[in-house]
Amino acid sequence: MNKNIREVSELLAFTKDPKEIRNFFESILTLKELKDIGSRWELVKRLDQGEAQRKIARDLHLSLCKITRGSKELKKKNAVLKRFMKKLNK
Amino acid sequence: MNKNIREVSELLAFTKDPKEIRNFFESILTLKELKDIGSRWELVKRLDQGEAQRKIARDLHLSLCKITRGSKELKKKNAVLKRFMKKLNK
DNA sequence: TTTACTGTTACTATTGATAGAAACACTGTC
DNA sequence: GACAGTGTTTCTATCAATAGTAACAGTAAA
Repeated sequence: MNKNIREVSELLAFTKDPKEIRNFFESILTLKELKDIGSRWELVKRLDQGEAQRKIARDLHLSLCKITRGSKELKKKNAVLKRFMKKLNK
Repeated sequence: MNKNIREVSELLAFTKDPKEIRNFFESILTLKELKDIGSRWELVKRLDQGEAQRKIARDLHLSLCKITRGSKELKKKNAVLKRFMKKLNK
């Protein structure tokens, strides 16, 4: 249900404490999801820095198919991921 | 990597626009994950309202094993999920 | 006690996700 | 041309997640 994702997004937008958000993720996500999402975030950061896909694959134990997905997201103009990484570097 | 989840949590804590957060989720999560997380959120809400597990299972097409997981999370004292649902009802 | 609801746990067959490899196209360098 | 490095796509065997079912324990009411 898309409505639920919207609801969660709103709740998170109201939450200013990072720890509270992390706790929420650890409650609502499975261990595998936490791991997957973590490595996917690492993936887009490395792609953004221009690291070679095959090196990333080795480092993060990801297959190339997965990596292509991340690189496609990054190529979209005004992608929210780029904005987030910009925030990160400040 | 746990560091990445912390990083994402911090970025989300700085983000006040719910739409921006939803866009982020739709970029970083797979369709399956979006669906799963949505129905899991729906699950904990229904559990919190005292709905019978078997009814939820039928409605959301979840197996009972999954539901027990959600109910365990809810039983934890000071669970962040309860706080989030409290926010929701305001 | 019997019946009919609960929640929880365990089992299994099946489905879906994915790593790893291979192949292809492209680019630049020697 | 030959070679070495890119990214991308496809295929398949393997592994993990899960629905569905059944079984068990507890509770409450008839």
